Amino acid sequence: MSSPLELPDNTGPSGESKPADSPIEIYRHSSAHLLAAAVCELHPEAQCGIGPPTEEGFFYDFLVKEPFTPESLVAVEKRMAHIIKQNRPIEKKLIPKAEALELFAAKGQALKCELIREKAGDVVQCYTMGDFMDFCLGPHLPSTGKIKAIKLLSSSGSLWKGKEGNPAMQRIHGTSFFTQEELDQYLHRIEEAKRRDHRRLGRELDLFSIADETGSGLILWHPKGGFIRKNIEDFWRDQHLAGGYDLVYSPHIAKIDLWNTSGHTQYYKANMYSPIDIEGVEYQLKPMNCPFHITIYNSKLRSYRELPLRFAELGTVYRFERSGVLHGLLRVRGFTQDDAHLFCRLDQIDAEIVRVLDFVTSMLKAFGFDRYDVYVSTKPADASGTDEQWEIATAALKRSLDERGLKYEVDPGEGTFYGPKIDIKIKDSLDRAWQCSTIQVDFHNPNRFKMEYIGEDGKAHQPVMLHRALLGSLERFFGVMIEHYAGAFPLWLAPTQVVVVPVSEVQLEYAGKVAEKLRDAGIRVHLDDRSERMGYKIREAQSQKVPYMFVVGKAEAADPAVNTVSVRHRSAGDLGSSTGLDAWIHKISRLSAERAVTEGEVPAPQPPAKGDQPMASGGVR
RNA sequence: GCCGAUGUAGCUCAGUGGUAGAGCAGCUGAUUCGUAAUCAGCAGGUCGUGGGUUCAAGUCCCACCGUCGGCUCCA
Repeated sequence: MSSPLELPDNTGPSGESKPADSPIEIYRHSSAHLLAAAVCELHPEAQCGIGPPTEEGFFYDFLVKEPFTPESLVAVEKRMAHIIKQNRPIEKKLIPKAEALELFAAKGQALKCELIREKAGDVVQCYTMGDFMDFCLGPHLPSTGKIKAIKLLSSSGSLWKGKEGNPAMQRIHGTSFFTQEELDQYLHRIEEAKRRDHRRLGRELDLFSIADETGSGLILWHPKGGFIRKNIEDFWRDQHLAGGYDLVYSPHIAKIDLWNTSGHTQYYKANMYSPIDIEGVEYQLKPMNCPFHITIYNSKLRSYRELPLRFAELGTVYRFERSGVLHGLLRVRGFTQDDAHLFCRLDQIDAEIVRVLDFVTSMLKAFGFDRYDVYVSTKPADASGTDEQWEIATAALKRSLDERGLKYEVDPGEGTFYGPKIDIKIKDSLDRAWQCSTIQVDFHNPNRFKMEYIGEDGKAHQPVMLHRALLGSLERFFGVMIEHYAGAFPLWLAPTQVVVVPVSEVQLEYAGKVAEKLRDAGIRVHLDDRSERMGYKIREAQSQKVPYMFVVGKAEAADPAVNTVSVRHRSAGDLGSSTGLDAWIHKISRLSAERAVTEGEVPAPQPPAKGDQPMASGGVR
């Protein structure tokens, strides 16, 4: 993106230079001012809050009597266009504090006065845009005419300074770009995201639902979603067994004493449900799986020879989430973690972390994700353990990331109560990041649970523990997958892989034989034998995102060997008529077994294999 | 939880105080069709739930429930 701003004035009120904003941030910051100017001119009673640029645009908070309506936003947009056309200069003003306070008070901007009192020095830096003035460090564009493409997106509630109890404000979100083309692209991307919304696709493809009768944040997996989950789980288990893990299972509730020992009742209370009374003893619905795996570890005396021990479980946990944050499959109250706990000696943790990193990346790749953002989260305010332990653990995580050449950012204070963690946010096809994988070091629980192993020296030692989830939770991962693939799952996951469509009733028998051959080859096939037109059946198979449609009509049904079909692929369309069924069966079986994830799965048409006719090999991957 | 919006058939939605509607999906029948919607008929609703106002409430008022968008991000 090219910037219309050549030399931004980055200096603050005392002449110091502030960290440089990127050109688009400056542009959007000025866009936010433009919004505020328009709002103030249309609603003179409005008080301005803050208005920063954001990742994808900007917002501005206003204290107004009446919330904004879509119509009033249109009016604001119109006013903004007017101000752009006027090409008002945006000018920096340095004003003595007392005078600034008077100026803003005269404009009825009590919130700005509050900010000035809190943040400004003796000299207050402001930017003007005609009569509109804002307390602001800038920098800004030289004039409003530089803003070429801007759009208001929504309005919503927010709280002054984001604090509960503070006055409720109205936030207007918008975005702006250097060119109209970029804005159009962005708006198109929003539409595309809507089209891929997993809640909508979940209903349309009959994958899952959430029912009022069962409760918010609790997922009902329908047969098709359940089938995909089964495939994911089977693959996951196979990979874990091959990767040196043991599979374990644990119950959904446990005596509250277990959670007292682990410290969950102390540190994690806010996310836990109320205890359940069972014959006078309190039981707790599990928010995590770790105490169970630890208890399995502790069930007998362990030797250093056994370590590292790796216990894996698809464990369903329940966590309290405030009603307002629930969101489809992505934020729920009951979910199944693809969890594992590794128990090892202190000198083994680097190798184990690296091993997990390799496992994560290969697992994500298998599902079509190979781009991610990596974060290392450090000690939070309310944490267990000594600074020294945290330092050792954090350093181990960073070392392993360095060893694998994975770039990361530090997320200060975002670790769990028992240790620091690596979070991996996967990027989907629309470039959105989703928090799924996590790797956490834990010195806390081995101590709490008095875990031991007998070392070479014959003495008891305390193991170190790693928590990790690769996919995160099956619910969230499924939601991300739905959006990533827009519901068009890779062949190996698709509930139905092929729909056989007879052109007319006359070919029903032949179509049945084709379906049987596919079924015998282990391909998930559905014969659409309804009394409908072919176009109707194709349309339905398309909207259900079935990878392949095998169309059989008069021409195909003439083949006594039942080896001729016409093939249509959900994204490539018609792949030609009268091609060889056996070759397709072979191809689909192979792509499915290979768990191919890209549309490279689309093979070129081939003639049917008939004795003297040579098999074409072109186009076969 | 808080702010705002919203809740009518399985889905998408119309219905601004006076007899609950459409399209799609479903069911029945006719049709047998060459790459994204064949035709006809039938059925489908305690208008989120509970109160209230009114001669009369899907519609107005109140409460509750659910859903959607937002609630860290320097002036």
